[in-house]
Amino acid sequence: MASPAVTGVKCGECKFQAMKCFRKLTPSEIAFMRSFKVGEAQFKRGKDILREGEKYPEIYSVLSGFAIKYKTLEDGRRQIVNYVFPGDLIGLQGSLLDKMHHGVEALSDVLLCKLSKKKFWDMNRELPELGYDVSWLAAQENAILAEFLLSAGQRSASERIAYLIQVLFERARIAGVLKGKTLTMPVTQEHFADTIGFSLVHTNKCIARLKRIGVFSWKGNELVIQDPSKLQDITGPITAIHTPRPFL
Amino acid sequence: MASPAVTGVKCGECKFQAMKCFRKLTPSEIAFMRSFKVGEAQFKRGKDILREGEKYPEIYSVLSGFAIKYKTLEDGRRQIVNYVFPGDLIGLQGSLLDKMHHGVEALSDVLLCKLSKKKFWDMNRELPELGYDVSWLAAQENAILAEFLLSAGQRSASERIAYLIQVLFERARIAGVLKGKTLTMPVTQEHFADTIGFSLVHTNKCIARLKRIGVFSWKGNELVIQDPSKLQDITGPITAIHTPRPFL
DNA sequence: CGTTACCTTGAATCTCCTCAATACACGTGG
DNA sequence: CCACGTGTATTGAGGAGATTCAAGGTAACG
Repeated sequence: MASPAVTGVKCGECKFQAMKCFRKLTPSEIAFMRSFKVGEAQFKRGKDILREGEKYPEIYSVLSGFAIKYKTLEDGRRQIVNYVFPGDLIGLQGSLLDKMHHGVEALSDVLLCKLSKKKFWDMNRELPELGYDVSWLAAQENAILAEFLLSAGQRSASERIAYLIQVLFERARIAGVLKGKTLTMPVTQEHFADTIGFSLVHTNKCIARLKRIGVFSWKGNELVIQDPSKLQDITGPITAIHTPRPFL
Repeated sequence: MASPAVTGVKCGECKFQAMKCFRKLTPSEIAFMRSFKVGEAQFKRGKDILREGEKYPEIYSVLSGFAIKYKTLEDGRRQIVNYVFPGDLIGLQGSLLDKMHHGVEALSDVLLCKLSKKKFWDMNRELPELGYDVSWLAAQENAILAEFLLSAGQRSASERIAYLIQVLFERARIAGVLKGKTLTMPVTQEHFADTIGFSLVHTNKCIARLKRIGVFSWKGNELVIQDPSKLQDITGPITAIHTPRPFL
């Protein structure tokens, strides 16, 4: 499933460092990041990158591709708890707590940067700023999870769909994977259903209605927001996504 | 609303340090904590301790009392995103991100320990272990939020109630506020409704059914689990709550 | 050209919501 | 002491919204 280094790019040269959505690192931080990286890995679409309940010897940074974080009940019901975009860190929870409490599944083919868990422990001591960044990332994820929970608990099906569309576009924009007004992302309506907490059939009917009234279009893997103001009328603004963010 | 110091207890002598659910602090960490504390504050039941969208000059640790973290939509719909027990830290998000993304409301009268936000910034540098603890706390909250989200997205009303009961008891047990099998906590059925994401009326009917079949009892502020195994049959085990936890 | 994955639609059923009315405990002021 | 308001719990009825089951359609792929 995993394979050896693929890009071999060193951390100071990593394309993410050039992107304005990340905070700039100091030379010593870049040096640390370079020793932090222990290799690369890739996963095919549909494969589990991390499994619920397991421990891993590394933390991973997503170089390219999309993934979902999910939790399941014994009987198979699945809840998607977040989406993973290029530049995101995964597996942090497994380093801080006892194990992973959610799984991570590749939505597309995914290329990962492997980061040493051992080095991770030294980080707070050697570079407190990076240690702070870890807390920042966790707090950011917190804000999104709470907003997802607000959505799941209080909004109707159409509102949840409108909200999800907004989040995906905003995250994609920040990650630099939004081409003009088009988001190309291999999500299915089943993913939507598992995110908003409704059945596939009902999700389909609500999506159809939103498409019909011209809020957004969705053909194949291509999503386009047709009427941003109509979308905001349904959902209200989203506020949980922040930038600039730490590099990691 | 807030008032001057009430207990005046110094941090090395704080009762929480003696509790087994917290990790032990080193002498230098206790010294830091002592300089970290800048006073106390108390809030009456029903008052907002922290307001959604605002910034605060301090972080707070709960010495006694209960509270809820919540988010609201423009039209007033409210989602409780977590419960706050004695020993918990609140306002961390406001220090790490731009502002508070949820409100915190006192469920009972609450006594707080005020911690300097300025000192907080130095923490990673001076005592990396405490910096790590902050990340741990954020990761722990993440795990709970994700489990709440799983519940809200996938479980039926009765399952969500059973889950919530389990979480409240487990949190109370760890916080040391569970007296025998009885949890004394000023929650209403409306709080339950706002947590699980169903209407008050429907929540009431499902609670009534669970009480009738002998799963738990609820009179006034006193909750008792009558049949733990029946409860687990409905929900499955919960896994997101960890101990020992960092002191903070 | 058949298989697979995903999207779409209709019908019957059930869960959950809203509205509305009642009941009870509590504290407050007359 | 009682009358009253307030906050919380309870119950019934009718309707909206969501679920399940089932069938069919389309596009991509070997």
